[in-house]
Amino acid sequence: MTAEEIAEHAPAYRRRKDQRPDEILAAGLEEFNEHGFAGASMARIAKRADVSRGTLYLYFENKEALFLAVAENAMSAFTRDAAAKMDMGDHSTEETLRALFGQMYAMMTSTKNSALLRILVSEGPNMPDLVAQYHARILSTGKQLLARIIARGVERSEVREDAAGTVPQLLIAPVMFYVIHTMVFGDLEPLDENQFAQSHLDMIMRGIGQPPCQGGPGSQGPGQPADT
Amino acid sequence: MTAEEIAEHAPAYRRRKDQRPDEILAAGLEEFNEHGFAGASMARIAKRADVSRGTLYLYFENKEALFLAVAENAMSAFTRDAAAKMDMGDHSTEETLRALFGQMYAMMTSTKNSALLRILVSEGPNMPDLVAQYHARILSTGKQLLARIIARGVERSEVREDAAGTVPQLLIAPVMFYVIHTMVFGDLEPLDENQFAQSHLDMIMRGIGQPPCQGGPGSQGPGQPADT
DNA sequence: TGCGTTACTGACAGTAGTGTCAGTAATTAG
DNA sequence: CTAATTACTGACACTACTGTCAGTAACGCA
Repeated sequence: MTAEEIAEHAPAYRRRKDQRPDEILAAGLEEFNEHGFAGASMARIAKRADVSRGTLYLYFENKEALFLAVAENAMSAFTRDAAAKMDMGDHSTEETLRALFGQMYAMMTSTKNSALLRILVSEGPNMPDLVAQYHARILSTGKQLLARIIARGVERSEVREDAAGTVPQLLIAPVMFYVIHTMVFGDLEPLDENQFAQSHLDMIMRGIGQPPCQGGPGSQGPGQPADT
Repeated sequence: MTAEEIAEHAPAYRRRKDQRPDEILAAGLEEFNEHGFAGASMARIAKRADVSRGTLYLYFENKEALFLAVAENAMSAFTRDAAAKMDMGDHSTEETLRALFGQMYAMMTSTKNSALLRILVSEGPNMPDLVAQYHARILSTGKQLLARIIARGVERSEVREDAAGTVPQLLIAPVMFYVIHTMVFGDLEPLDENQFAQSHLDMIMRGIGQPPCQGGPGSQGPGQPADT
């Protein structure tokens, strides 16, 4: 069978109207993540999505519309995933935070979400409404969640009363640090995710928890960190 | 005196061979900060530096060379400033850290240094040698400094012994968070620098310091944070 | 199998921006 | 004041990319 005969039976392309948008969005996220908005090339996005340049314009009006759709898609994926997992049952504050931070590290480690963060840092100055969206839908939601956990911890006397004055962002700062560090310096100096997360939780719990000797009934401070 | 007569006596431009490079670098930093490498326009940089487009190419070979010079310049300014201030005299660990963090917040708040950070996040994937430079000259220096402070604190029993196992990056994570948050969300939700820094220090000292009741002689934990 | 619909392609025009260079004018020296 | 030097300018050629659209071929349906 010659190459031409094969070519005759294998169509040059498939019509896949409903898969295209998602594939293009995924390709766009990669491209925008690596090159930023201005540096991204529609030709490369098309190649990544395995379509021709023209096809992009069938599904998105222009480069900016595609970019905004990429960001919107990433944000809604984030909130969907997050909402699915945050049940915050009747566990101790430490367990709740451990679970929460575990989720955060896991989520932010996914390339999709770290790409979203990079895009925000890079394009923020030129896309104020995108920044506002992210702030409203992700940051302030997270901040409220943290505030609720702390308040509940105070009620249960698992958390020092004056911890309510702590800036809640301080609790998740290490997560952002970890993501950015990994994104930028991951090749040069990879951080051990588990060790970092464990240190993070220990520090937080010492920072907001009851002092180990005078306070709560059971035991509050995390004691010695897990060995190694 | 007509406009033409004025024009005749006021030259259209001045020859300022030795000021140009710095002015162009400053203009470039602004531009790259706002638009990233690809999005930056040599025309706008020229306008910002108050020269013609052609002049840029008298002092820098091309856009990439200018970009690298901008980054190099920002990095060496950073290390110069930092080196000048870090004396770490014979103060307590807490005082040393307070001074250190104070410097860090002050330095990173300057647009020049936050711009450097943004550039690194944005262009990192395409400029691995720049990333390596920053890592070697700034990050690992800072990390070593922190490690030394902690080690000294342990010697003086101002710091828990097992704190040596703490990932040192954890201590400065809030600084990076603060910078990025301010850069991206500063308009929407400004953070109070002093309050944030104070909370940061308190959390760190509780995290690595001796427990307040059983441990050190004088007093170690920062006690209650300053009111409000 | 043949026909109509439409998802898809790739060549094209238009544009924005880089890097060049011959010329101009500010400055210095004589 | 004149001449020589050179910092500086702005028009030009070139490139790379965006967005368009007429045509093509894959697929559903008879």
